[in-house]
Amino acid sequence: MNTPALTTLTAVPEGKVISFESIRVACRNCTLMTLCLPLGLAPEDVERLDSIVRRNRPLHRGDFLFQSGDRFRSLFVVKTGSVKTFAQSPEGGEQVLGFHLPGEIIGLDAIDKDAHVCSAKVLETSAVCELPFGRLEELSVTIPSLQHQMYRLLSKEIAHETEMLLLLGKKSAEDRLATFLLSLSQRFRKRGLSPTDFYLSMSRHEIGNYLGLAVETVSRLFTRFHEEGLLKVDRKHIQLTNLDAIEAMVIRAPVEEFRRRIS
Amino acid sequence: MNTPALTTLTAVPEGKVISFESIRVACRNCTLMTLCLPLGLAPEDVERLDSIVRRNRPLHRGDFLFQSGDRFRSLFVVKTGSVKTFAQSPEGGEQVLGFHLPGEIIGLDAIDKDAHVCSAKVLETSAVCELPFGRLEELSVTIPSLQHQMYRLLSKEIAHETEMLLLLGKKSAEDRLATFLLSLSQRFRKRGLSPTDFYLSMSRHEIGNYLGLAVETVSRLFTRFHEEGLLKVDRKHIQLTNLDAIEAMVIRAPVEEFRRRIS
DNA sequence: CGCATAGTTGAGGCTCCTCAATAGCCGTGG
DNA sequence: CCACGGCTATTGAGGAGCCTCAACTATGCG
Repeated sequence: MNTPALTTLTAVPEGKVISFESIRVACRNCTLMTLCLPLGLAPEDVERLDSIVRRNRPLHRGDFLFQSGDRFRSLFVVKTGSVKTFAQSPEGGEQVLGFHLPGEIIGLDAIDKDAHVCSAKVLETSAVCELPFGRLEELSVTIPSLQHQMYRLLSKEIAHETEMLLLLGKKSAEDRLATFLLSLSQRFRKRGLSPTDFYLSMSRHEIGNYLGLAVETVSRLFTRFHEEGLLKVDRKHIQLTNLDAIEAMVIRAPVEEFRRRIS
Repeated sequence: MNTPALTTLTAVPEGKVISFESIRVACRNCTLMTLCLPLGLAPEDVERLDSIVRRNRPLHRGDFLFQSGDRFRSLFVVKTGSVKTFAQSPEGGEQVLGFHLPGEIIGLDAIDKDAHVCSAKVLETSAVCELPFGRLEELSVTIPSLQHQMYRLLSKEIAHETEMLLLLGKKSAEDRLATFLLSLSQRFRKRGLSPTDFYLSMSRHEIGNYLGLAVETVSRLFTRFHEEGLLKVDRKHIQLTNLDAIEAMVIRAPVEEFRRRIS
């Protein structure tokens, strides 16, 4: 079941000899990074949690983690790369629900019905950990702090969705794209990656779908942001040259909204 | 702490003599209805859960269950009446996050930060149960099935928010109001109330705020739905005279959307 | 009865979508 | 090597939907 942990070693020079122990440690550390940051457990419990994690081999663009309707077995944690989740209609169209970056957990919405209610597709070559949920539940019975962290994790997801709800319900196209870029920036920063210089693994089409905007609108906004000096954009490569201004847009937006809606 | 359970007896004729036992049982049953439906526990565990529930005296329009920033202590379950949750800006404006009907739980988004991230205000005279979360967590350590139900509850909330996300991101004003009305209808039905004949406890302003629409748009839509024979509306009193047509609108909407967004 | 608030209705404008055409990128194959 | 088709992204013109502003009506409360 547990595939050996080569998934974390893409940066290792070819031909270099590596001990089995060093692989195990590297993988452990990677798992620690991605799981324990959100879960915040004590070291000895991390050990026990680690023992139930499955490390699958790397996935490639277009691979599915799961599809809507699949029986729910595991949560997934992105280690490297990115994954999109989406709901799909019988006709083959889709609605993007989220983009998931390293350290983020996928599948929390499937616990209730014991079946996945959306699909998860890999956007670029990615490493993903699998957490069998049954095992996780068993473990959380014996580790109260794990249980507490699970509650927090689920609660955080709810609070996050609430923010998205505000975004889509109230904000202009401009604010939506700014919020999206700022969110990416902050999530990259949290993972030690550059918050101002990154590649978008998703298409303009997917961004528009996610934000409730037409592709053309997204494209025009990128152009306008570029002209206004907020960022440099070359196809999928983004450089945020004026992060403050983008933050200001996002912060300011709700204030204006609220001013109009005084009851 | 535990206020006597007169909250559930509003229908009892004045002057009628009631034994203490009958009050206790009535209240227990009410709690059972509201809590165990979503939680789905075994009877003996329900007993234990019931023992930690606080039954507060009835609340009135404008009362707060909690305000944004308050320390998180308890979840709340609406027994009768209705409650709205909203985020507010320093300027005093607000953004409605949800309307909560009998049987529904409030406060799940506060677990993560151990503080409330939104405020909850009572819309009409309401009875609300309080579940001290610390006690609930302790209990869920000793009752694995309660833990499982808690996970399900939180997961269900995430899935629900996801649906709202689709609603606000993609649907027309017409579809939003139809979805809103259908949601109310289904939730009333689930609680044994009429799914086609009910009073709105919230203002047009609050509905518009919730759905991301201007008050005027909401008003115009009610008029149009009335003209089209979908419903009868007299101020806050709503009668859905063609529930099928409303369902058809909601179902059909995503299909058209998806057709346009084929990748 | 008068004021404040909630709700309705109309006119006009802005934002964003739709449709359509063009330009860039990439793999395939001549 | 370039040609070609397919796909993604960009840009422009026009239009639909919803918001804004404003006036008016209805309701409730002192």
